[in-house]
Amino acid sequence: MLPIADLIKTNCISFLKINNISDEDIEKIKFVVDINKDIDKGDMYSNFALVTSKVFNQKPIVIAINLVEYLNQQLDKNIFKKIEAVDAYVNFYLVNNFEVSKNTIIYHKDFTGKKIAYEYTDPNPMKEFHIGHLMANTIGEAVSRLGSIAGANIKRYSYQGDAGRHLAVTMWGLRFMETPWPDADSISITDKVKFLGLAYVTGNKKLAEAKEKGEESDEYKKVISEIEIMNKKIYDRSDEEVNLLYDLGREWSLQKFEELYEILGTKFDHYFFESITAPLGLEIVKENLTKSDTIFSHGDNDAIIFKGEDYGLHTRVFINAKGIPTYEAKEIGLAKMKYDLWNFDESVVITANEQNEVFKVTNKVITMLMPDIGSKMKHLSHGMMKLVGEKMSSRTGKIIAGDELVEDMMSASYEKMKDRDLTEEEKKSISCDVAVAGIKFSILKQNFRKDIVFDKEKSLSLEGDSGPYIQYAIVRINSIVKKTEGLDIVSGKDFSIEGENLNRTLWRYDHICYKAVDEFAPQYVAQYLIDLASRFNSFYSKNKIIEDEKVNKKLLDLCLKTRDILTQGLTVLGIRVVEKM
RNA sequence: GCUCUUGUAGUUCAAUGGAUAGAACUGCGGACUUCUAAGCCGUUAAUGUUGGUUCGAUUCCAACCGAGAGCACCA
Repeated sequence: MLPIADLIKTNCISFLKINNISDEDIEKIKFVVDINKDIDKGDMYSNFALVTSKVFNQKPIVIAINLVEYLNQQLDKNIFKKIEAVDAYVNFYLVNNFEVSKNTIIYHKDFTGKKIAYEYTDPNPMKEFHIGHLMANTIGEAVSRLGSIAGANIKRYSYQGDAGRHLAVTMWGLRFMETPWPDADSISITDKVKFLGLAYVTGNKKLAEAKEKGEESDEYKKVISEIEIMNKKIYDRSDEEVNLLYDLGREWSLQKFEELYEILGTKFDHYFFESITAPLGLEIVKENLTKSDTIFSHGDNDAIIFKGEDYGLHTRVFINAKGIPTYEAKEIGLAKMKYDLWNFDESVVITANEQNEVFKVTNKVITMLMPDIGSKMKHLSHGMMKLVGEKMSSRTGKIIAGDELVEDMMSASYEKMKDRDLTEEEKKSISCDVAVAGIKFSILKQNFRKDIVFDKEKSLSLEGDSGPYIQYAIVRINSIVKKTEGLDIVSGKDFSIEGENLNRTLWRYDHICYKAVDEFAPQYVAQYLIDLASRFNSFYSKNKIIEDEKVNKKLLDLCLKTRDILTQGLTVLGIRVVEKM
């Protein structure tokens, strides 16, 4: 709770006490002190009177009027300009001489001083980095930055699946490719990675075709067997030719990911790989198996399973019939490795919600095997990225590649800037940052727990509630500031209504950030920034900061404060600010 | 079939146990000899259905209808 809301709450509770309300009743009362959505009704409001109507046995409006009288005596007039009772609500108007701090830190008890590890993005080498990964990366970056402004000591990790059956499918799929293995120097990394993605899709297609003939058909059995053999070859590195192609393909993919992280503005502290977590996970599971009170058991085909049903969860395979550890066993290894690397106080893993059930199982198992690690694991899941109603699937190739989307957005942005007086280099760099802002903001402006329907055409328009809209407000301020250089500064007249509202909106930033931190909800910050930028644009259209070659100091200060908050806000969301556009 | 998530303007999203359910896009209509029009101003339009709890439900609960995800050797 932030100072002002806290101050109001404390005084409301004093009001209850002097009215002889019992401590038990006070305990039960849950009233709200929050920002007023409608700025015309004040800066903050409380529903105190509505909630306490019963214990006072009075009409809410009577309580509200009494409370206002009391608060007017108690609260500092230098902070509270006006307190009034309207329709049983109590509204607070603040003096609003708010000073912008350069780097807002919101101290939050769940974060301050804690070591928090964030794992997100998790693309798999030899498969395309698609907009689902973009979504996870965007959310993870914003959530980790929220942790950082809340006072936590944070690390960023990505876990990349360089072992497992998906790779076997890619490697097996190679034999059906019509184009040759693209290891010529003339071929770009992008095209090389695209080739691998296509091999994966081709492999899956062949697998699906075989499956259509029936799971008992000879063809399906043959295909499954071939893929399993390939999986084993990759796992134990027993085939030189496979090793060669695999190592090269893995390298290309990682290189491509690195390029994307640079564009997106993520810097990971460490990468974990399945090829390393797999043997460790296998070892931990096998060791537990030797114990008399082992939590694992033998399933069909001698697979090693965890019977989740005993705990209201799914039963899942940890080691498959061929003795290869699955995703589940690898998660155990990963948890141990993470903890050994950096003794975190909390480990947050961000994935799509299709993995919710698996994480319930693996977190349960980790807690049983390593209680002090398991109790610190938190799974944060986001909705799926859908393409206008359809599920995206990298298996079938029904995806939008991350880099292609960024490129398309860049062209759209570049097109808008083509007549500006900027160098070619500037245009390129700006259009890239604007493109990323557009993509990231469209993800962050909504509740990430729900699915996001992605409409590429609409996203390319770069208009309305968007990242570029906010960047544009900053650019306009930069432009004004530049024009003020060398001009006389005069103390101007009072704010117009637009200026007043803009000024009153600035103060809300800290409060919004606190809520965003508290609820892992970057969308609060995103929505706020739209509100702030929109108020700035209204202000801008009705007020002249520079008039007759003279700069109105009051208005210029307001612009500078607005720019600071917009910049801080975008930074928290992991979106870059541009100087010009 | 079982489990979980979800249903708000034509579309994509907000919000909330309580003040007139907010935006954006689209449509229609404006302003501008103006510091960047990726902008500003106005306008039409929505809580799936039926019950329940409550002083008050779009929000909580139940059922139904619709959508999505998961449910043993993929991740």
